[in-house]
Amino acid sequence: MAKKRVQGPNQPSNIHDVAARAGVAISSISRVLSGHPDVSESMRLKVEKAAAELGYEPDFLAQSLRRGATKTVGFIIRDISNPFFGVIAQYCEKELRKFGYSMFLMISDEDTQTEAENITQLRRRRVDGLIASLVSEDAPHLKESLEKLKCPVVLLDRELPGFAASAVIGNHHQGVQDAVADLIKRGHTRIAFISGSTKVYTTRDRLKGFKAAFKAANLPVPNDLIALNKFDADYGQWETLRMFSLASPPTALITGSVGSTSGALRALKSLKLTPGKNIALVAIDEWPMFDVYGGDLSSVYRNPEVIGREAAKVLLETLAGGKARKVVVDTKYIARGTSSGGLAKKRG
Amino acid sequence: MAKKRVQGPNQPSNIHDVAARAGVAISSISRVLSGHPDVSESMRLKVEKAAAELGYEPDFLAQSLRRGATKTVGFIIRDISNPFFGVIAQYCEKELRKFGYSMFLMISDEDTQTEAENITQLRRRRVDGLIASLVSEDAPHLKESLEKLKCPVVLLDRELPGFAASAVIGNHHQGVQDAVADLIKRGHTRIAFISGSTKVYTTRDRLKGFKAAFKAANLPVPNDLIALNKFDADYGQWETLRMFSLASPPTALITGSVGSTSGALRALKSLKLTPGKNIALVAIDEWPMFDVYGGDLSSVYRNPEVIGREAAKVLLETLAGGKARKVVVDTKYIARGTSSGGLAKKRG
DNA sequence: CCCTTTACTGGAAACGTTTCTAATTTAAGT
DNA sequence: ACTTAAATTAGAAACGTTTCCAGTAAAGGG
Repeated sequence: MAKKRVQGPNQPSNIHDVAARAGVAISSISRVLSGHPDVSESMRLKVEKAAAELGYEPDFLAQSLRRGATKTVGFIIRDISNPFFGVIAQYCEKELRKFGYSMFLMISDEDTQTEAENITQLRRRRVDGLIASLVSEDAPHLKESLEKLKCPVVLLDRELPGFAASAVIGNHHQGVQDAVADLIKRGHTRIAFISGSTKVYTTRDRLKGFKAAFKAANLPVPNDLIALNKFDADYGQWETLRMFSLASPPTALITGSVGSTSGALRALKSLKLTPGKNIALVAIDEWPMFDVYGGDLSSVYRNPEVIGREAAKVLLETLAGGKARKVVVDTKYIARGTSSGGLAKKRG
Repeated sequence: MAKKRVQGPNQPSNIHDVAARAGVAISSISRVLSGHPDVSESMRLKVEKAAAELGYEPDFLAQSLRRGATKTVGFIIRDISNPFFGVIAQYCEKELRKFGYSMFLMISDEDTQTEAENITQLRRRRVDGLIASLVSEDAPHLKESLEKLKCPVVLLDRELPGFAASAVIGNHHQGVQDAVADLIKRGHTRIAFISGSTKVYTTRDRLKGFKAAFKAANLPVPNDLIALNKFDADYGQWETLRMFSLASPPTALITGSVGSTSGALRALKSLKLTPGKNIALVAIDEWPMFDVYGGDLSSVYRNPEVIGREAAKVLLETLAGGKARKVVVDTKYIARGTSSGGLAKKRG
C-alpha cells in the first residue's frame, strides 16, 4: 500500500497538492507557473486559483536540482569589515536582486586556504556564477579550481592569464601617477608607497603609475620606500614606522587601501606627525563619510558602487549567454589638504 | 531503450558512477560517505577508493532536497557598508563555518519591504536557521512570516513578544546610563540623544538608561532633545543641525549608531563646533580603527566579534535540538576627550 | 546440523520539481 | 463527414541523493 503524503494543517503544500486541488496533472501546474506558452486560458485560471488558495510556493531546491540552475551567485570577498568592500557587495547584491538572483557571500579573510574552501563550497552548492576578489593571483591550484566551477566568473581587479574570466578592473595607474606627479611638482622626491602584494593586479598597476611619474619627471624611483606586501593596517603601520627610522625618511606617503591608510595614520599619530603639515599623505580608496573621517585627506578615488554594479552586470550578461569581457573603472586623484606638508622648508 | 548518462571527459561524476566503479549499490556509497555505522571495512575501502579516483563530490542540492536540511543559515543584515555590522557578520560566519554551515547573507537596506522579500527568499531556499537584525519590530506581518519559516531564529537586539526566538541583545541601558550620568556630573543638563526608532529594542533600552540617569540626578529629562527615528547619517546630521538652531541648544550629544555619529560629526563640523571643546559627544558603538578615526571620541562600547560569535553559537545550539534562549552582551561607557567641552564656562 | 540472531548489502521508494513524449482534444480544410 | 494539423494536456522519466525494507551471508547456540 502506497504511503500517501498527508497534507498537515499548515504544512507547506507541494505541486501534487495543487494538481489534486485543480484536478489537473502536475506537469500542467509547472507549465502555468513557469510561464510556458502552451497553456490554455482556462487551465491558467484553474491552476492559479488552486495555487493561490493553497499558498503554494515552488521548492527552490527541487527546481534548482531539476533545472540545473540555482539562481545564485557566489561572491567571495576578502574582508567584509572593510566598508569599501561592503559597499561593493551591497551594490552588487542590489543589482543581482533585480534580476532574480541571490548572492551567496563568502569571506576569505585574506587567506588563500579559506579562499580555496570557499570556492569548493560554492561549486558544491552549484552557484550559477561567481564574483570574486581574490587574495592572490598565484594561490595554489587557483586556476584549476575556478575552471572546475564551470560557470562564469568575474574577477575584481585580478588577472589570471589563460583563464577566460570577465573582470572589473580599476585604472589604478592613472590615479596614482597623477598623485605622484602632483607630489613631485610640489617638490617631493622621497615618496613612499605602501600597499599589498604585487601578486595582485591592483598593486602592479599602481606601481606602474608610481614609476611612470618618476620617470616623467626624470627622477630616480625611491625603491627603498616601496613596501608591497599586505593590504592590512598592521602592515601599513609597521612599514610607516620603519620608513621613518631610515636615515632619509619619506616626505610624502601613498597608502594603497583603507587598511594601509589606517595603519599609516596610526603610525603617524604615534610619531607626532600631522598629515598636511609635516608629512604629505595620499590615500588610495575612500570610504563612507570620508569627508568626516578622512580629515582633509587627498585620495585616489574609485567608486565602489560602480564596481559592485558593473560586476553584477557583466556576470548577468555572461549568464545570459554573452561573452566574457573586461570593464575598466577609472580612478581619480583628488588633491586635498594632505597633499601639502612634509617638505624641508616647512619643517620644524 | 534507456538513455544512459554518458560520463563525459571531465564531467563531474555522480553517485552512480562511483557505484559502478566500485561494483556495489548506490546505497552503499551513500552509507560509506555519510558515515553510517553499518558498513564493513572492505566496503569502506572499495568505496573510498572509487570515490577518490573519480574525484566524486556529492551534490549539495540533491542532498539537501532529500535530507530536508541545507546546512545553510540565513543572515539578514540592515546595512553591510557599516563596518560594525560587517564585523558581526564576519565573526558569525567564521563560527558557523567551523560547524559546516554556510551563511546566506541578505541585505535589507533599512527597508521593511526588502526585509520581507529577504525572509521569503530564505524560506524558499530552505535555510536551516536565521539570524537577523530587523529593521523594525512592527513591520507588517513580520511575526507571521518568521513563523512560516519554521526554523530556529536568532534576533539581534530585537524582541518580538509571543514569538519564540533566541536573541542576542545588548545591555544598552547600562552604557548609556553611565555615559549620561558622567555628563551630568560634569555639569551638563542639555544633553541630546539622537538614535533610531523606538520600534526597535535597542533604542527603547537606551532611552531607559538615558532617562534613568536624569532621574537619578533628580533632573528633568530634556524631551526636546530626544530625536529617535532613524539610524542613518542623514538623520543624525539633520537633527543635530535642528537642535543647534533651538533657543536653548544642547551642550552634549549622544549618538546611537555609527551612522548617527557620522551625521552628527558632519553637522558639528559645518557648525564649526569641535567635540571635546565647545560640545561634548559620546558615540554609541565603535568601529574598526576607532582610535584613528574616532579622534578622541568617548563611546558606549559593545564588542561586535562577541555579538557575531554568540549569535552563531546560540543558533547552532538550537539546531542541535536545544531550546531558544537569550544572550545578553554588555555595553561599556568609555570616557575619552570628547566627554569634556560644551559647557558655558568654557564657551567662546 | 538446524535455527536464530547479527551484520551487512542491494533494490526501490522517496524528496519536489521540470521536461520529454505521447495522447487527446479542438480547429481547419476539403 | 473525414482527414490533417495545431493546440493542449497527461504521464512518466529524469535530476542526484538518502533511507526504508527486505534479503543474503555469516556467526552463534543448542
